[in-house]
Amino acid sequence: MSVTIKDIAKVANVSYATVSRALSNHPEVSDKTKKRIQDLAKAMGYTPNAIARGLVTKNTHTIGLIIPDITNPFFPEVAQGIEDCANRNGYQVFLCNSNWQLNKEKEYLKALYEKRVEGIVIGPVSNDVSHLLDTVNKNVPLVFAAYKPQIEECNYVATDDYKSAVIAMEYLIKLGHRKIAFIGGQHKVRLNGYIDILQKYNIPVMPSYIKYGQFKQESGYQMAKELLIENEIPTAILAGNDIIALGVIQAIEEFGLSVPNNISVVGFDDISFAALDKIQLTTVFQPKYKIGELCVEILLDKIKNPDNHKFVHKILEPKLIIRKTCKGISI
Amino acid sequence: MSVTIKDIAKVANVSYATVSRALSNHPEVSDKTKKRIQDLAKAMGYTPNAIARGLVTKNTHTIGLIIPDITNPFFPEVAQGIEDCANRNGYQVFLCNSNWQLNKEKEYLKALYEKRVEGIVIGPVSNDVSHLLDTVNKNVPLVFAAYKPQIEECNYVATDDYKSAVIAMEYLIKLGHRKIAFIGGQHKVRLNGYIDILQKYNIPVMPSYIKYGQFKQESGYQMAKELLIENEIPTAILAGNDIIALGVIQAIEEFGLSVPNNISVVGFDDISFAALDKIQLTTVFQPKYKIGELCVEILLDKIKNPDNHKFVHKILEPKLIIRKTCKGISI
DNA sequence: CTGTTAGCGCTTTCAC
DNA sequence: GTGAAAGCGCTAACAG
Repeated sequence: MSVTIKDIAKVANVSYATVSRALSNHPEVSDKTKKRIQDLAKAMGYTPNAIARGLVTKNTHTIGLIIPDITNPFFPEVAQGIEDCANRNGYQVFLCNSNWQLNKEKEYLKALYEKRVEGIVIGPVSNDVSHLLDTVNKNVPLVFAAYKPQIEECNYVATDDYKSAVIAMEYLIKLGHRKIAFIGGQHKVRLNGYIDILQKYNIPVMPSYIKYGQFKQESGYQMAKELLIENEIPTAILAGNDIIALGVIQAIEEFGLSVPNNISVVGFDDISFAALDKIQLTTVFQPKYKIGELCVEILLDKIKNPDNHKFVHKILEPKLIIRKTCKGISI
Repeated sequence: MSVTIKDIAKVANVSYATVSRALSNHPEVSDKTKKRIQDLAKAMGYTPNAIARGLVTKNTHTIGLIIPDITNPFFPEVAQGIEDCANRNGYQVFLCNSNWQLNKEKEYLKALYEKRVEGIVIGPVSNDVSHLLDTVNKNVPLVFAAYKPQIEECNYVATDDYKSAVIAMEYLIKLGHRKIAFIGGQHKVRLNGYIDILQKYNIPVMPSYIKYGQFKQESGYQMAKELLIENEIPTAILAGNDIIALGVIQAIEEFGLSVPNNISVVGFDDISFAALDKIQLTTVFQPKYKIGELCVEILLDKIKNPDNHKFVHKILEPKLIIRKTCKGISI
């Protein structure tokens, strides 16, 4: 089918080992033949077969990335950091989208193993990460991105989610809010911050003010709608992330109320759209691109030093970005 | 390193050919040994090596996808359609982000060839697609996504961009606009629609009302700013896509004008954020997910019938989505 | 400097 | 029903 090293060897009248060496620019081959072979290869339209090469060298120069939602701008930004850093180091990334489905996550993980990627970075779908951890047995390093698992026997790079929630809550409290609801997604770390701050200020934690769905705009919209119908209207809503917040705002306005006049809203992540003039979402920033870069750095280090089994934990600082979806209220 | 078929053979005391057959569920192997081998494989933590398999079978069950901007929600939606359709058919997709850089596009293309993907779908960076076309020689089918190249000797799935522009322009004209500016990105098909409609209605085409930059929010913002400073204020702006439109709106409001009261704006694509209450961007819809699906269908067909060299062209219908960034004006 | 050869892990005839 | 052996395209000793 496609032209191989042997085809070139035949035409050039040399052994195919020589061709191999010439093409990979080995020092121990005369410049003359080197040039001749390389020109010939180009002329014949030769494309090296990474499959065959990978089989013998055992390195594919590929890392796998599994993210749960490609349509949430948060993850593309992380992915961008991952890709850039990987590329800089001669690696390619295999980007997979688990779409918040556990079975897809598992399938992709398996496929990545089978393709012999040299490392994996993953934004997990759920807190059930057991299937991700026996990666250790497979000898391919794995690092969690923007997520801190309950178990410490793994690598992760995450923003301090608890602290993020605390910052956001302290801000709302400082603004005078007491009736604060929480609308979250799959992961629940931020909820702890919410609860703790409520308790710190002796505000009763009302289960009916806590809703859990998905990290989706539509989900935020639905939950906010339910929340508004079923309860006394809160003065503030802490949303699990920015796209949930966007859905929440949508629901609030459809309900005939306004943000921030009737209800303040704060999100998490600081996706690019949050900064839009029309949106001006107050949110807690996560260093998305940086998270991606760090994940790859850790991975590359682990690939280079396979015997170093020390786990790497990186916790990055969140930052409150005050825009226009929150308002102070008089008590 | 990792356990191979031979390791299993040794333990099971059979030839490794038998193991291979048992694992791939061949009919010509006794159910008893089949079960025994399969259990053993699982127990030993065997993961098939897709690299080795690919080398002999010549199929990697992988297709490559190169998109120019992962942070523009348009492309993730296309990617989603591609991924879903590929997955349904037992294919995995290798997603690459060229970041609007031609050299990155070339590099990725090369890497995909080397990895022996069975097909490629690409949203090209520029109108220079020559390097993409000799894919024919490489025997790996390629289809353009959401882009119609000048050359017809290729496969593509695209929305009728010219028509999209015409629809948008007719709408603006109908609203009474005559002073309409255009702010575009890398590709220029939509510009033709803009110009043609202007001429149809005997409106002079003013070069200073036409700006070209990138398909980026920031670019839309900058160009709109320049446009507003340098010219008589237009009553409407046709933006090259939705994220440009978002940047344009930003600039208009910073300039002290309002959308749609002073200036109407229409975009293209209908990204999810365009529908947000706060945004309500009038735009021309493209069937993003559908485009992705169709690309894969074409690809799979070409993979299955490698001798069919007929080129497939699919042009999908755009649709005007009227929201709130346009206003009728009295002439 | 170049050629010969083994072998990566697997599938697939061809025998038995 | 199972084994032996060839070979996918390439790299990497080992010779010469």
